[in-house]
Amino acid sequence: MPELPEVETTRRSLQPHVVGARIAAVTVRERRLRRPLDDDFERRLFGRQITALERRGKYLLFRLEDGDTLLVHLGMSGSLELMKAGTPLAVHDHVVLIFDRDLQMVFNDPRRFGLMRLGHADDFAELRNVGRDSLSSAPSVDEWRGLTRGRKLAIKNLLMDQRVLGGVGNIYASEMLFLAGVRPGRRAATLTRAELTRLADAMRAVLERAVELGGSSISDYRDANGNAGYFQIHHAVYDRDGQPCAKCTTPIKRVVQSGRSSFYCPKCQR
DNA sequence: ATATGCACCTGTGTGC
DNA sequence: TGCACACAGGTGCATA
Repeated sequence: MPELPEVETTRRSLQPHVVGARIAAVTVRERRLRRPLDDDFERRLFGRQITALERRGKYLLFRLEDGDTLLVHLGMSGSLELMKAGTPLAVHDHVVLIFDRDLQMVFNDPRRFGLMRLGHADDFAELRNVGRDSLSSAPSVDEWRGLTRGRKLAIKNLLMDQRVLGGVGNIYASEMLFLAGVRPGRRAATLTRAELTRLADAMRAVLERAVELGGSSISDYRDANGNAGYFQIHHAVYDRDGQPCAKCTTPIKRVVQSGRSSFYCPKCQR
């Protein structure tokens, strides 16, 4: 479910409550996530204080006082929610951290594609596959030339390749390509300098606006305090196939690309 | 090296 | 109502 704007919204809503908090209890109800939770997960977290909360692409990093890190990925359907300690748990609430301040943080994930993992500092195999952050260090036009040179894959697939760019997923890839006027199926190497310029601008505009609006709440995404995001109201193409393009009224098309839905305006995007 | 297809899960919506 | 099927914000591995 969550892409960069949703993960960043979760981070911002958690940060003031969890940084400085000490973990007073850990409850695990389901260890089978994307990979099984380590046997010593609870023991290693117990009693530790959170010193910072960072984000890289779609990953959250809870820094602990002694140099360890709790790495969290929300997968397709994961969420982190804060609530009063002792609040009864719901279905798919898999992991609960109770803090020293009448507060608990619950990891809920129906599909269990999410990840929770303890390790030292940034020493995670998962992070080695995450490239530059698409919000805080988006590529310049010249860098885009290098990233696309010789690449035969579709530009949308390149945008979603986390090794190239951390944070862009299926919704925001379609949205930024609409804003840039580029079809999702265009081979990356064929984009002109003008198109790459528009794409670089569109990436910043879409991601910044989405974060301002708290991400996209399509079915049930909420931030850590239970608040919905509002960027879905501004989706120009995502999940709007058949509806008129806001710019030219041509019906939006849906195509399947590498097994994922892509949405675009056949007239505005070339 | 590069690109694609599928598996991993549960829930929801649609059509018969 | 029941059932089958398609599809959903992601990633990793196997295969050409």
